[in-house]
Amino acid sequence: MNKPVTIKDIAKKFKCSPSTVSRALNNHPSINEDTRRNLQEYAQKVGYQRNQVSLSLLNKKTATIGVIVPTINNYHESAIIEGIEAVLQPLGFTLNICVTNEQYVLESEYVNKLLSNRVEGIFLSVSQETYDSGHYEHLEQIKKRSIPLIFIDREYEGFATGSVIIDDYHGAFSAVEHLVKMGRKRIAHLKGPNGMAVAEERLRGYVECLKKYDLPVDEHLILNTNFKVESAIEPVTKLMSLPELPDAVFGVNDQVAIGAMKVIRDKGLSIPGDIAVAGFDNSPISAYIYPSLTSVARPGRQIGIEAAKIFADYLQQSSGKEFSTKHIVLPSELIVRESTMGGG
Amino acid sequence: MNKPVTIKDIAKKFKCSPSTVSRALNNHPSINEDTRRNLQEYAQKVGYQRNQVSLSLLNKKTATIGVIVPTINNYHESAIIEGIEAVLQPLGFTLNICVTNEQYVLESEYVNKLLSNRVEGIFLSVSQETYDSGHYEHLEQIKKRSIPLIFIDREYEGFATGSVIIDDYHGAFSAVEHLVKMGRKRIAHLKGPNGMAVAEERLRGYVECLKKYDLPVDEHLILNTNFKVESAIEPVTKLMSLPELPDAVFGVNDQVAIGAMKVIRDKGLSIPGDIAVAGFDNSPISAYIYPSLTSVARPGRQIGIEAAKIFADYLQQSSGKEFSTKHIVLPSELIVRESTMGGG
DNA sequence: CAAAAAATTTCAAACGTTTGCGAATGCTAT
DNA sequence: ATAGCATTCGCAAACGTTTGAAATTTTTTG
Repeated sequence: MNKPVTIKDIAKKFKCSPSTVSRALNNHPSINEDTRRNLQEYAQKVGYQRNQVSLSLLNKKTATIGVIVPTINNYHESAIIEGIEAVLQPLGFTLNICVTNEQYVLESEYVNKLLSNRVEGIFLSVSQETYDSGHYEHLEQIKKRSIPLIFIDREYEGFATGSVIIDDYHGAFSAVEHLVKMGRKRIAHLKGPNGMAVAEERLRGYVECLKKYDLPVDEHLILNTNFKVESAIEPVTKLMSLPELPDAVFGVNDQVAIGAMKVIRDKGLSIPGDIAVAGFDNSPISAYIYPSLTSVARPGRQIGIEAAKIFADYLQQSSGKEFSTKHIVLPSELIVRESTMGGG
Repeated sequence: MNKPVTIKDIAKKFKCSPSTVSRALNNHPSINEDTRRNLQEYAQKVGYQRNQVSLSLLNKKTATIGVIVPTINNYHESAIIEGIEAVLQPLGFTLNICVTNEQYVLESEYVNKLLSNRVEGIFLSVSQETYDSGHYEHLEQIKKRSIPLIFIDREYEGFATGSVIIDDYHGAFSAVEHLVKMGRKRIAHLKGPNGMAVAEERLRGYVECLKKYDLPVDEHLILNTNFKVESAIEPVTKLMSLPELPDAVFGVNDQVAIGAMKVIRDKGLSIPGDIAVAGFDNSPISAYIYPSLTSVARPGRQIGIEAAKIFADYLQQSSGKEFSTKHIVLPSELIVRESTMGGG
């Protein structure tokens, strides 16, 4: 690694002080026009790049924000990150992205590392294990330092800070209601992991909708998955061997819905003829697979944008105020496609 | 933002010097057992967190590496990032992820920012616009500073540095060869953007395979896409209106293959009965859609791992050596599924 | 008890940059 | 000639931490 050229190096070369060089490069008015031009030209020539690290130390500002997510391996998460980038990149911020893989220890370690790196804000989508463990000391650390913390997608409700989530409850409700209105009476649900807010909310939407239409809530029709396509295979296979088959399946996301579709087809049943299927996420391919998948649209990019805006607004006022505890709930919209069309 | 407690603060409290505090917290042997314990307990109590920024300045090491990718919005890219994380996170490195959205200006800006932030290495997947423009000054900057640069997935061939890519040529070749052996004679190709190495290599594999089997290379059967599922719709629609239909379609990735499948189905044609379809990426859902999609597996995570290993090895030796120019080409493997099975 | 040895602590410099304040220089007006 | 002013530049401190060497204190030894 070649030593980067510093302001001191330039100063030595020109037999002037570092202050002069610094001022010249920053177009400070009290610098002679000639010396300014000379210094700037030389700096350009030798490829001088200001050392942001030293500046960060001096100004106590790093222009860096941390983003902690359970995974980036699917459309929704990466859309969120893109949204954050879209807002914060023009403001000069750099994103420090950490993937917890749903592990509490990693989440905790990352929080420490980010605080140690003096990030100016943290966007966090709480990991599965953290929900399970109920440990939130790492979040207290963030609060203690009063660094802006914004929950994205998955929040910890006992914590007063900003958050941007979507309306999982109504999204799920509308999907199930649609199935009911299409004449479905035995609607199964492939739910997400226990304790996770998004999963629980969707389950609640499912249950409440069934109740509203006086349909029984059958425990045998509610099965666990972990959001991944593979995790749907075994539970749906079990579902398909019940004495009385369901006539619809509502998946906690598109992945498990697609997994369900495969099992159903392999059983020789038709979609939506025998069994209707609906998902959640409206991932790009959902419109293109066969049959195209009815799904609840989840504006990932918008989540990222709104979250970043909360942060940007906070910076703007910068009057030493407390950080916002604004909760934004974005609407989710049902997109009806072939997989649920036509009578049951 | 609360001022973080510093070593000086602690020193003042204990009426000792900062050096003592520093040594105590780092378990330096020449510190009295009692004072060490006291200081550590106090530091713990007040939530002291060492300021990495100042350390970075002092040691000229940031333990940060930059990752510049055109997009993170699909399975392959995010798999690469996960691979890099998997290797570098345990080594204490932080990832600085930048999304160029295929734009040259952003790529260039990001390089500058990363250099300014004194990252210790840069992983780069060259953007589309950069290929088009042929501008590589920003890469020269990296070289000048002799910061390890590793191309992932998309390389700039005129540049002597490490790279990890997959064998796009043979991957495409094997997919087309498979189609030929299944009796297909008019095989269309949905290619990627011009000038992009991965796209060109796959096109080359397609062309060379046709030549090997004495099949004509028909310009009308080679159509442009931009990797996205939507971008396949119009070209394939055009394809379906040719006087003589193709009997197979090979997509530059799974997305466009899935787009093609939709158009073909909408035309009332069967897959693979009338037209076989193959893709590239082996994305997770390819096994679960209907019909399941034949695809060339592309080990994204492995790319990330190998790239990170090149970097880690370089650190290891650290003998001021030149950075590796090792080129790793990972094999790609054809996964045959329903969409190409059975005679044409 | 004095001197030597060991243990513990402090000093000072360094990393690269910015910035308020004072100093030096040149110029103008009296 | 000289006071006054404007222009241009340098000094020194600061950000938080580490570390070799020096200084101090404590312990050991003869």
